[in-house]
Amino acid sequence: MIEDMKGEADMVTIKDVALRAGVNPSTVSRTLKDSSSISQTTKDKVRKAMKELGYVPNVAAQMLASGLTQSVGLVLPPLTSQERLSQPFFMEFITAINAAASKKSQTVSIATGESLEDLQHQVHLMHRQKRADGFIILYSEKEDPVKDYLLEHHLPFVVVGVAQDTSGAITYIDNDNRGMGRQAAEFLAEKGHQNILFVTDDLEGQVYSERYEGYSEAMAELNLPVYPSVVFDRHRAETLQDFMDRLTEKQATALVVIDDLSAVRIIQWLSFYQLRVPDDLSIISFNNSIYAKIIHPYLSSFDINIAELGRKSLEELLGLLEKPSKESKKILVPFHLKDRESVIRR
Amino acid sequence: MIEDMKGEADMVTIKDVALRAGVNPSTVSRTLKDSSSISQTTKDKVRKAMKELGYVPNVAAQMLASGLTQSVGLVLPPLTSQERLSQPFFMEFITAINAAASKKSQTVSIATGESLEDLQHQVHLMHRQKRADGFIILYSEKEDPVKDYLLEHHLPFVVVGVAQDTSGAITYIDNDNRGMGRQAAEFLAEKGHQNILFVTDDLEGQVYSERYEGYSEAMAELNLPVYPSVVFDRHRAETLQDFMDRLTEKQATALVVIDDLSAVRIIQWLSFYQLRVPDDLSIISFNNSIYAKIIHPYLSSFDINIAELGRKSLEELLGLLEKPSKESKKILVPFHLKDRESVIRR
DNA sequence: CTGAAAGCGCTAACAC
DNA sequence: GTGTTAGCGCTTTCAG
Repeated sequence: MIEDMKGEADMVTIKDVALRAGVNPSTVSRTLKDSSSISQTTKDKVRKAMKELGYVPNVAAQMLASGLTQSVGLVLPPLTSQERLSQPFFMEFITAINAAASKKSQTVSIATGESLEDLQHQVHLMHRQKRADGFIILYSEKEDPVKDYLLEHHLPFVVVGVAQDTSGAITYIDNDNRGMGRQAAEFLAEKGHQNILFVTDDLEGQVYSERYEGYSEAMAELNLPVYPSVVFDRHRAETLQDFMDRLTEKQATALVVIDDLSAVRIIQWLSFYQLRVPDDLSIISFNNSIYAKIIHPYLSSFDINIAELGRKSLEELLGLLEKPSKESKKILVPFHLKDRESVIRR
Repeated sequence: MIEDMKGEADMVTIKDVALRAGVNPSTVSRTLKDSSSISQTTKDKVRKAMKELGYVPNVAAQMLASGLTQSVGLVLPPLTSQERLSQPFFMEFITAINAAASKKSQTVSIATGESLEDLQHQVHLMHRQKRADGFIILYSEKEDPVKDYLLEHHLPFVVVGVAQDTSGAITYIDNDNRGMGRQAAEFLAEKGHQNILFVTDDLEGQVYSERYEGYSEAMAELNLPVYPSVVFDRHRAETLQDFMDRLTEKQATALVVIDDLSAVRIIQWLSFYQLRVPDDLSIISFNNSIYAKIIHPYLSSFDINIAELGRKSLEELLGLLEKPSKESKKILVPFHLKDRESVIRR
């Protein structure tokens, strides 16, 4: 598999290759970059020598000489709670981006911290120490020192999340949350549901807003009643009772729930009241995470295509690295509904 | 917060600092390493200049000159399933090790792959490209090309997981699985349980073996019946039925379950048979992950102290980096039982 | 199309 | 204690 040739041929340099191929080091360097100004014959010769010697470029030297690190910084959101960290999203994204990066011979360095200030500091260091050429921010907040810092220093970056600030010439990669909201409503309507409630744990989230908007639009178009969102937040006891009240008041037969984890908790909660999903109440949720497959009924949930999200963000960032753009850009990654057991025809 | 002084003082080098402090670049370099052969006064002078200029060392240059990368490679296990990736353990470990590393001004590079061969290749690259001085392997398998590669090339590394190969002068950092198994049994016994079953989803796992051993030992010492493990694997339908049979046959009142996720699934399964936890059956499980707090009853579960696991592995690796050791070493990280609602007195 | 040569920013002997 | 001086391995003008 890995060429190791005879024993410890450690630290083969460009010079060794040059010597063996009978060319100048600079020619080897150019071959490495597949420069168009090197003849095919020479390239072949050089590549052969590289292979024979098991040559691997020393990135430190490349960085120093070129000023490029060939690596991207991945900024995770502030890790407030264990719960946030436990969201499968992040690991999936990390592995996706890692895979994409290694295909482009880039590496990924991860910045984590407990606060936005922490993160800003990390990013500052990564930049100044030359550990990353550009950044991918894995969250989107209105007031974000990290974003400000990057903007101010003209460092290329993309944001994975809802576009907050379309003025700033920022590239956003996001799911089509509005589209999912629409489809959730349409899907349930098609199954004969009419009184459909939208449930979230937090009214502030941008992701929530977009999904709710999509739901409202679709409901209106279908001539079905559009209700305000109902909040289900296990940390606020009053919302739990209120949730039940709204359910009966509206005679809801289906719920659109902001994410799988909330859906699981809601199913639990409903069971205290002898309400069964999907028999008494259908539920559709978002993310198609492991939580969707943990509890019975398995959840019908929107797959948000994390791998594609990762691929696209890297692609966009690399694009920016090549030629910085002054334009704002918003990219939507397609989703698809994974229908399982939590929705039934009414 | 971050010193930026006047505008874009970008790329301040050691020379600029030297100039400003009126010393030689090498003196600056030594101050950076806090070398003992520089007088305190000069250090102060130099540090002042660094601060004023907002100097940040260029790691690429440091690497090239010193041959050290100041960064560690973190090797995740092959990502076979979404489920494996979704284990909160990995994210928690990543953040823990990141925090620990940044305190020691080290960075963490992550290697992921779909197979052990993939990973070996990644590790090879990381090494040859000089992206990591040493490695932390986040899994432990008997036949592991990654381990072999590292061993063969005399690269420092530590393994987080069960010691498989005590011959190889490898450092292992692990939880005290046997201790947890013991305590699980003792805890349940103390609560008046006698017929206690150990449940796992996989008889092959080393972690399982150790925990089961601990359980058996303790049970024997307590003069309680030691039963063979019972398998509950949702992918193998026959185990599910068998599981129920064993439960009634042994008249079990308590279960020790290999991890939180399995426990959640088991609770679900039991509810089909109108069996309630903890009223009909107490359950104690391992990992204290988010899954322990997702379902009612909240699970009594062993906290395996991931942060400490991360800290210790980094510490050990850095130790090896300073002076390679030819001795095998096994480090146990303490645990503690987080008692919640899934166990009651009988 | 290829070679020569000057660094990139820092470290590490070796002097003094 | 501090300065001098070679590089580390690679990129990149500039010649030819």
